[in-house]
Amino acid sequence: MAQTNASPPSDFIREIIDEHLRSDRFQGRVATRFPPEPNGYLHIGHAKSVCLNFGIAAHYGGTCNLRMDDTDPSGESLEYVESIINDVRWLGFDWGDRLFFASDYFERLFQFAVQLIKAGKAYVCSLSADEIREQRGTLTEPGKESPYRNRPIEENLHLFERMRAGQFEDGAHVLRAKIDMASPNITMRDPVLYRIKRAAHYRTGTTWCIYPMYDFAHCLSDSIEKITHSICTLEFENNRPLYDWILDQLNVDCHPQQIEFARLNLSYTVLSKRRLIELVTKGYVTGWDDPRMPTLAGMRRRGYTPEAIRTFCARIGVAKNENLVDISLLEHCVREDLNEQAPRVMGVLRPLRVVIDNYPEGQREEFECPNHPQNPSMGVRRVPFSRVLYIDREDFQKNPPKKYYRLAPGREVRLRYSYIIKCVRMVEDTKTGEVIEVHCTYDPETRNGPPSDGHKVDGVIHWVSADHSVPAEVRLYDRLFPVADPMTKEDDFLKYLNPKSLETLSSCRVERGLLGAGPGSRYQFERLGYFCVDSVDSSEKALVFNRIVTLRDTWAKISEKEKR
RNA sequence: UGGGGUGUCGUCAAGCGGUAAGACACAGGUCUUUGGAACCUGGACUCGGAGGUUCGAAUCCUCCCACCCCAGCCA
Repeated sequence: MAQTNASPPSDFIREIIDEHLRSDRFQGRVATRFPPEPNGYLHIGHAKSVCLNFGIAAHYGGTCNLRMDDTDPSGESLEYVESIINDVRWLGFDWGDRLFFASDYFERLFQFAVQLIKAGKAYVCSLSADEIREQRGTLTEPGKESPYRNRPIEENLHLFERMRAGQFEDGAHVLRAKIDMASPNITMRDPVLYRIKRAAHYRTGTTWCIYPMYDFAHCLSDSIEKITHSICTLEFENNRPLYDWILDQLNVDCHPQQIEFARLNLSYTVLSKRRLIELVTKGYVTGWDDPRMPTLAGMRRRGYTPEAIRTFCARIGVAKNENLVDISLLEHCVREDLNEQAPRVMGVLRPLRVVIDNYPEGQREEFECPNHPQNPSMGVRRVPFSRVLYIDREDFQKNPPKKYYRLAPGREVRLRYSYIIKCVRMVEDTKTGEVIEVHCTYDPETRNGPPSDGHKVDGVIHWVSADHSVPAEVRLYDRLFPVADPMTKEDDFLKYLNPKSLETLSSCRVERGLLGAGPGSRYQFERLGYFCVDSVDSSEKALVFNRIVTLRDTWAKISEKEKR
């Protein structure tokens, strides 16, 4: 079971469970379940629920089932089932042999429905969908009772069997619970329990043409699996009376407690399956696993670690408040984990040629560089140095602004793990004025320490040897939306898509040692951020890196402030 | 104007009648061959508002206000 180094979580749900344990409500058992509908990929919001459900099971020594809530064949598929299984496992959780499908319960659910009909608690209604809607009433007015409400039990039974047998058109009849059309809770106004739907189910094929609704299937699936705590999101609060009503009428031996918590909202992105599907199908992203997506598949490809996501889920807490969690917390958790795990390496994103004039042509030497300055056990690597190097364009300025202490004409800078160099000349493009090459001299004394006269050189920049580095493509990702809450913009959230959410740099140079880096492996490019070998597009011949997250950039803040 | 929920720092979130945890973000600083990391420091004179109970209230009571959810044969 996955471990998280965060402080032991406690929340109102665990308090409720503690109380149940004290009162022996469930004979000391704790059984939860994570019940996704396989009609889309899991996202970070689901991760919160996964961590909660599996976390609680682990905390109390109970169990957590993985259950596909596949009661509506339209939109569900095996691809989604497989992705969900893969994602939950990747997140670090284990459900043993307890992978279940609501669709496996179809026969039993049907029998429960028959039982309900026999008890006079459900009836076949032959109103159209429109008529049912019209008669449901409004928020302030009660609904009208269906003319079919008092059909004899035998007739209901017969009709329901015929519904199952496929003797009616889609929508001709539905099975409804007989509760209270005047209930102030609209959910209780004779809710539909079964509908006729001639759609092939990805698992049951055409065996069924009637399918149970969520309210009917969910509580009974929970009961069948002997779940004790059925944890769901706030929007199901109104459904709890129905959840309880169905289980009460059927007199089942296991009646779980439904508990609702607030779903996660994350700033600068969207976390609704419908919106994510839209981004995918309309081609705004390359797929469910596009590294910009808040899906687990996307985050995995981007390079986020499961540990970081689990820590994040622990830190955001669980409560009933509507929330919009700042994405910087997620990024913080990712940096925190990667800072410890990721080996350091040097890479130049936008190369600027640097010639060390006083370094002998054809000479080459190697520096031993620690893979992690704070963790010697991660070892060292040898990085070649020569007369011609590349540095990042950002690390040289013709007219340096205040407080800039990188390379500039006449200035000195430390090449990380190497010499101090001084800029003596620059070559500009005669037409554009762009600096295309910088000439420096190096001080051979400074290989392992300060200059002999002891003067300070503040700037440290990263570099690679021109002849001893390898090319790479690097993909820089920015938030998908420039506004904190694109959802408040409702229907036209697509208008707020950040057109610059992906920037591809194709002429980067990285240490040659990276050539053997396996897909998915993560590194810190010193001073830049954390990068991950793309698992889809990278190859031995053509390295492709995804920028997972930048390092905290104090200089960006300073220069931003200076500009103002 | 029915019902169900929720309101504590910019954002999350503890707090459960004894005098406002923590995290992220932010702002200062120390240190530093990553302007990284680490480490220090600062911040709610107050808990949606107003009354009330109490020696004492974010916690209990009353009223008010704001926001979210519900009128799919989706989940």
